[in-house]
Amino acid sequence: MRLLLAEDERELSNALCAILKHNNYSVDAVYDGADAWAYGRTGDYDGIILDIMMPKMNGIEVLQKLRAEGIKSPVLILTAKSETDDKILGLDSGADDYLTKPFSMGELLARIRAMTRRKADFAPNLLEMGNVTLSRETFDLKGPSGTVRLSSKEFQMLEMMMMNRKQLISTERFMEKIWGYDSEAEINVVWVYISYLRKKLAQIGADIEIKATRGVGYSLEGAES
Amino acid sequence: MRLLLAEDERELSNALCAILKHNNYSVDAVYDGADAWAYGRTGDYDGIILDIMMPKMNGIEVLQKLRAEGIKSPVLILTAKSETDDKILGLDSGADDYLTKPFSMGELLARIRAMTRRKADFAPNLLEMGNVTLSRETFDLKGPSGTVRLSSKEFQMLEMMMMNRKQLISTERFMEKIWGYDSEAEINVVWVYISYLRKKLAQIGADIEIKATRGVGYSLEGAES
DNA sequence: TTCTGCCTTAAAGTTATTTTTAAGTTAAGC
DNA sequence: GCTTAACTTAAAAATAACTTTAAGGCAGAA
Repeated sequence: MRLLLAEDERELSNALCAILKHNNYSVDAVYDGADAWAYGRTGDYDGIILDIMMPKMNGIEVLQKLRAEGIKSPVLILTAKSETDDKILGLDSGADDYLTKPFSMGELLARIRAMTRRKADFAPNLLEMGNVTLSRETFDLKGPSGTVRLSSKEFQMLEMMMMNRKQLISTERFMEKIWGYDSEAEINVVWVYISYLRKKLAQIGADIEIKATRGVGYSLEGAES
Repeated sequence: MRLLLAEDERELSNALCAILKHNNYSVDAVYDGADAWAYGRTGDYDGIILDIMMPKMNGIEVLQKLRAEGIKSPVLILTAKSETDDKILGLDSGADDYLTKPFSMGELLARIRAMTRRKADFAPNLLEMGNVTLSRETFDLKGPSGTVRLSSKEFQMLEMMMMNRKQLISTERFMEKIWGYDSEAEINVVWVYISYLRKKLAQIGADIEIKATRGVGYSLEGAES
């Protein structure tokens, strides 16, 4: 699940960022409105958290530009107590929810879950392919000869492949979607995880396999379905 | 995928150029605004990367002239930290994205991919001719008696021919488009790949073939369609 | 604290792709 | 018909891409 966090107070941003990552989100943090717009318009996010008061361009403006561009990512607006009128403006501009500072971390997480749920509802929470199933709730990967639990990163990689059956997904795209644009990680973490997943798929007796196409990417192949 | 890189710092330019080529782009490098304008106005590029501070003419000016001329190639602006106000100006002038120096190579590549994606969406992702199909998603070449997966270079060559049906494409044009202007490779790699493709086309039972016209080039011929 | 599991890097091994080499074959011009 | 340049193809050589194992770091759980 990819989130964009646009908040100019560094300290708050860092704290939020850390906690969100702990909760299995991939977070890109930006610190002004112009960056929020530039990142948000890629349409790559499952949720966008926008502070209203920001340098360069304020949150409402960013939101309006995003909606004008046709970006449908759900948006949660953060407002200070004194700017409560902006809430209304924000909701009118196409925000999905708002939160007044100061807020509790628990509340923010709950709102984010609620906001992204609608989208998630469309997706089944049990992915199937061939003779294996992958649960979005428990991260359990089940096959004819057993069940293993995937780690967060393993899950995200396999989920991406199961949702894009037989399509090639490049190493770079995995990095973008799971690790985030500006990750420091070396490209070969992806290779390592592919290796882990293959081992686990073999372990549970899966009839599908991860195929590499050199210089292009990976895809799930095998059983028809 | 053809890119124009306009950046006056030689060292940075060379580094970027090398990495971009590494990622399967054909890159033309120019080192001042006047050249950027001269090359860019041909409209031949799938993406243009413009530094703002350049001799002769600055990036914003180049961008404005290109847009005024009706050139629609997506443009990514590079700015130094101190010129952040130019971001806004750039976006207003019709840039599709911007990036602040210093930036990570991964981020640049991601932005370029996002920027050129929209254009790619217009292209069908299944090319057909005669009794064969070529998938842009999986690089699979399918015919009546089987399916084979093409390598990156094989794919690019066949894609070019399928998009320019029955037109002759010269060896030099293949080299330019796929290997890039200043490739070190000998001209006969093209011949070798033509040979590979013929073998694969035969293998899947294709009713189309690659025909050579001496001194001129190659073209796909066979079934009407 | 110690233990455990996850994430990441490093490094050595393996394999496919890319490029070059080289030994034919074919067509065009004389 | 002879010559030459253009192409074809097979196979060797070079390179880059991927695979896997191992090991260190770090955070949360016990």
